Amino acid sequence: MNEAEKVLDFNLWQACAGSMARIPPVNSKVFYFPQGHAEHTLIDVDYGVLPKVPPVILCRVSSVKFLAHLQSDEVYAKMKLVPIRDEDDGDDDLEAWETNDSSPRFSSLAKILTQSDSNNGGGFSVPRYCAETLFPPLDYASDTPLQTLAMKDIQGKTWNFKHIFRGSPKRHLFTTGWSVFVNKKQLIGGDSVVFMKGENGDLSVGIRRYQRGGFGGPPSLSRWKSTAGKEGDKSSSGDSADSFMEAVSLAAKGKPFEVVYYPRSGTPEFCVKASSVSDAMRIAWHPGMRFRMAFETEDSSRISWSIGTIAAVQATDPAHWPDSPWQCLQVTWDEPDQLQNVKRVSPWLLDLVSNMPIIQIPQFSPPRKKLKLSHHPQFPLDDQFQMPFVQVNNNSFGPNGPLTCCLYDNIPLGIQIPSSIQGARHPLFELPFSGLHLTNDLQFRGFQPIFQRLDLDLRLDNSSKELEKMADIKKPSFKLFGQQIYIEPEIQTGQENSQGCSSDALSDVVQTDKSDGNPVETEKIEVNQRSIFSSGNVWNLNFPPDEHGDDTGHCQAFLDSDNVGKTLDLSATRSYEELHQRLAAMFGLERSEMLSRVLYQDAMGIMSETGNEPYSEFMKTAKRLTLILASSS
Amino acid sequence: MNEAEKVLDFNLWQACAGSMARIPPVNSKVFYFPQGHAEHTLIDVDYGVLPKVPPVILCRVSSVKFLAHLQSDEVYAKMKLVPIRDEDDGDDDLEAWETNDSSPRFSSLAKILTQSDSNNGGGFSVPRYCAETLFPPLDYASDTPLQTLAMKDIQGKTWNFKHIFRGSPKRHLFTTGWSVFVNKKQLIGGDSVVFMKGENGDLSVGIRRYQRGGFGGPPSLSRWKSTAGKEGDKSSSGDSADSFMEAVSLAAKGKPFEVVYYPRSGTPEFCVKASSVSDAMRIAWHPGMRFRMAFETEDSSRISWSIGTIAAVQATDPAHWPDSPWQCLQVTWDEPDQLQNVKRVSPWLLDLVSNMPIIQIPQFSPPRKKLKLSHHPQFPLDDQFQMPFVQVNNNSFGPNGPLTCCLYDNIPLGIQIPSSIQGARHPLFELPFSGLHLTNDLQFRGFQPIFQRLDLDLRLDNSSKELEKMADIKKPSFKLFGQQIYIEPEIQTGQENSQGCSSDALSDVVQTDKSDGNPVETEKIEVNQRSIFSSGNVWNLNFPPDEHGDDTGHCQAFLDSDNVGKTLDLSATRSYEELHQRLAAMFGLERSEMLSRVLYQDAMGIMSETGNEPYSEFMKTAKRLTLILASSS
DNA sequence: CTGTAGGCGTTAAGCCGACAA
DNA sequence: TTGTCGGCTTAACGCCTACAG
Repeated sequence: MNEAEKVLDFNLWQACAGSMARIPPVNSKVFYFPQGHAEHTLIDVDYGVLPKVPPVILCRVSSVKFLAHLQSDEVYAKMKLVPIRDEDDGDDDLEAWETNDSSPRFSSLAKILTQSDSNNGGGFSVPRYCAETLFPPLDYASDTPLQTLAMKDIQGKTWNFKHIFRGSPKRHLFTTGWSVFVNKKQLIGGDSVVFMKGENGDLSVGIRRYQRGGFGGPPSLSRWKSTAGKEGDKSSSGDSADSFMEAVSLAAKGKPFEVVYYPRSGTPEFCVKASSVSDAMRIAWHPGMRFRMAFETEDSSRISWSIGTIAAVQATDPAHWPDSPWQCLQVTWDEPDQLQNVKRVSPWLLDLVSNMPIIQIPQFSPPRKKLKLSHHPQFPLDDQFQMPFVQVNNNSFGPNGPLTCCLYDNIPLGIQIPSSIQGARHPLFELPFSGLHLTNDLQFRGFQPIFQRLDLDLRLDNSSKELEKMADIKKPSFKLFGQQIYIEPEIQTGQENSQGCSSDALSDVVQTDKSDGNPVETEKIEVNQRSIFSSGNVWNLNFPPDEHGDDTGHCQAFLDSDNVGKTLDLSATRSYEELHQRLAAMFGLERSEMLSRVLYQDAMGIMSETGNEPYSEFMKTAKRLTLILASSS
Repeated sequence: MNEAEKVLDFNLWQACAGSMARIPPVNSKVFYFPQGHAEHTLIDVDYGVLPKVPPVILCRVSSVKFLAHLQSDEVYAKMKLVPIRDEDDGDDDLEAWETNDSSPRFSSLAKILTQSDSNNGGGFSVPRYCAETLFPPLDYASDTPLQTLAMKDIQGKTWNFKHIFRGSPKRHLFTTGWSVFVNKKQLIGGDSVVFMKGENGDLSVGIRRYQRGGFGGPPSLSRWKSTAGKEGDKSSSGDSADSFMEAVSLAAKGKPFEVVYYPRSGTPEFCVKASSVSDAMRIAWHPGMRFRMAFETEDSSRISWSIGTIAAVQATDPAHWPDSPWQCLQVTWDEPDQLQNVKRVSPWLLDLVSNMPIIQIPQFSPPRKKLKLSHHPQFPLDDQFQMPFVQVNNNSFGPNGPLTCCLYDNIPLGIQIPSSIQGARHPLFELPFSGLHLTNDLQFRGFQPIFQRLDLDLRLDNSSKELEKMADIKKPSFKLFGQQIYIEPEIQTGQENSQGCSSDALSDVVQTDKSDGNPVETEKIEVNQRSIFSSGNVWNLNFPPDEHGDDTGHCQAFLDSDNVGKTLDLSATRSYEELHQRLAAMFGLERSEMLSRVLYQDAMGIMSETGNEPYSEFMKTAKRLTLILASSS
């Protein structure tokens, strides 16, 4: 795999990789996570020989190759990364990300192979839509419409399939040629084929191997390494271990290194767009937060979103990677069927759901006296944390209300959560996946202490086991601490939600703190916190007046019927024109659609229409944008 | 291939590797040749990044694993080598070599697959001998004798073959089970199967892939790496390149390193028993020398010997590996059909043939004034070399005489070859492949200047191209420099030849120096040397009286009807008993056979019988031993 | 003794519509 | 609309003998 690295047709590569795959463009900045790299390679890291290396390393991508495994056709990307210092930035080539994101998807269709497709008979049932949209038209006048389709696989090899339309009822079938393809590619039921029509009409065929472990499982490559031989699995992991060690060793020295990523491995990307990580780490992640996360549907045909709740924030492997944000969020999912075995995620994969209350973490302040934490003396914090205020929408137990409830969480903590929720230095909610300009005040060294603080807040949380048990309990209700809790998984998304955000009746607030019922175990100064957060439109109420903050201009942008916002730095834009341009890129819209209407709210929640005042004024005032699409206006 | 390195049944491994494969035993000393390693890996070495490394590195073998390629079953050995200094010797474990050499070969038989065996019909014609000696006896009373044979391949997988004896004429056949084996192993006509019966009677089956390039060609592994993919060749060579670079880099630093050797690759071993190399490098290799070399017959069934003549002595790749003895000998073969494309060999692969004259190279003497050699100023030699004396057996042109002629060679040289042929410090003929005690005075640093001197003598020889052309010319005669030369390829070997070695009529000596006929081109002080060496028994005549040398006790031992000698250090042996033991080991004989008769000659050629004088006296006197076998005495 | 050709029976590959989810 | 089933056709596989080198 060294020299013969012929860069492949990117479109087919992307079609095989799936729409979730986001390979960073050349010259972009990414954070490299050695821990994620190790997980991806499925090796047991020998920490005895692993050089000391930080858990995240800011890098610039110096080259990307889109490749496919010679034996299995499995797609992967090989990236060269150059560690850089914060100062050594130079603007991230955001355009590249944007175009990468919104690159014209060539028409491609995938089908999961059935037993009949892959086992015997040598035939393949072509989905009608596939035959009619991708393949050249058949002569339906004929008794048995017939054609031979030639398509190239990702290695460039051509395969011929006899395509016939017959039977009663009539259907599209591949006959001759199909079984040789299945045999040569060693396809089994559950694997997918991807047909793609290129710009010039040429057809391609790609394959996606069935992922046994599901999301989070091992790459199906293991199916491959062991062909004909017996115990080849380890051989590949040996090589991977070597390349991993090499990468980390070089990264530790600040030298350029190379990584390989199989987008269909099921393990999350370990080279993540730097701004996504930065943005995500500006958020004070906290148990109880509600979020949504994108994932690929089982048939890989589209992206779906799953709603979940943060159960705990804790470094995955504190022994080896203390303070690593990598998959630091333990989560539970509203729908336990999906993502069942995804217990932990990384913050930058999540979108916070807007209709929920705010939990504010107080501003970092210099230590006054040392906190007695025997095993974590490196965190000299003794702020007096108090219980956060807690809100519950009073109709959260109703069957179809617009609210979602979730619960929390006793935090055995030598700390009280403060009631002062004002004066947070950073915006409280910064949403990832935005194509934002990097704010240089929040690079790695910047957010590290923030994260450490969060870590301190939450790593002592012992309730996560309870929460995991909880996740196994079926809807619609379960008991926790003897109290029956109902979960309503549906979230109402709709125009009334976003459009009426300033005028809807405010959610009622119900104090459900249970500390009055259960005596607090004061010996450990333990705070038994259990909260039910409502999803009412409390956003406006608690919007922090941060005109005096150093990040004036940061703003949440919401798209019409969506309740997920993206963060926007208005000070990085100098005119309404530029703003429209950026918003169009962020939401993948035509710029002309921007012209329709952009509403905004100020810190008090008062809504205005854009364009009525100078941009400079608007920039300071606007705290929340809502894009009303032309079609819905 | 990293962890799952299950060490395999050595006997089957050896059976697959063939009898030529000589893997050094653990703890033995070898010379490692990076150049040979590179050739073996079939890569183009990037000399830009290759660290500076000597062409030969003395190492101790710290581990050996006998392995088989998981996909192809191709056998290979993985060796860990530790570079050592000359001083750091400690005796080579010669016993290990001996036992390795003379390890009891388990009964194994190979057959090259015919088209019928491998293509259609799914049957296999079992050679009768194979069926009768290896397989359990059939019930020949039955109408159709039948049995099912289970045998394990080198990976340990069991294969069943229905063995039937039928047809008219009756023959042994494999029917059921054979075609699945052929298909799974992807055998084609020309490949071989090896059947082996172990000590306990268990059967094994191994395979040897057909070697397209023949001797010196690429390993058939390439057939394997490219399955399912398209251009996998390079991928494997990429890996090889990496492992080669890693090995050389470590070796250059004197650190332990690892090499992989495929004995059936067709490329010569690049980890060679140290004493073989040392012994070979004590010989003043010179054009015109006659030798024999062992090679495997085309069907790999046995070892054959091919006779050849040294055409030139010249480093293979002076630019990158100056002074490397690796394949420094350009050779021509008496029988052009065999080993056609073997143009170069390494000295340690050759056995000098005894019945030929001696060309002596003068002793190295300190430089008196610098030689003007613009491109090789590092060789400060200006000895006045004179033309060597040249002998020709006068009946060398006859059709059936016991002599072989060969020719030489104009040496464009600013040097004359000296006539003084006495006083060479080292024995003139030391033959490799002997199981001798290592003489520590001739380690790498020792023989390096010797080789440089040879290199100087001969690297300026421009006639090699002529000689290569010559090799293409068919027998029985050809022209060179306008003179018709006849070649008689047959060498008579037989009892009369060896037994009568001391009493045969001495060969006539004919001076064929042509310098009198052709004016020497004095501007370049070019010596136009053409010599025809006879193969008469001149050995005795020219035997060097080296009692005054520092290597008293070195002796040539000849086996009865063989005209190839092995070198023996009599001083390493303390009694006739020990001598017999060593001789038995050297020639692979029973010790009882030694008792029959061992004759010896002293420096004057006078022959005596052993045992008539004290061993200490014999040790000093004997210069040539002849073993008369019991059967022929 | 053994390689190849060709006969012939058996197996399984591969194409088909019927049927039903 | 499309997955699976069973029937049917046909090509490949595989066992065999005859013959010849």
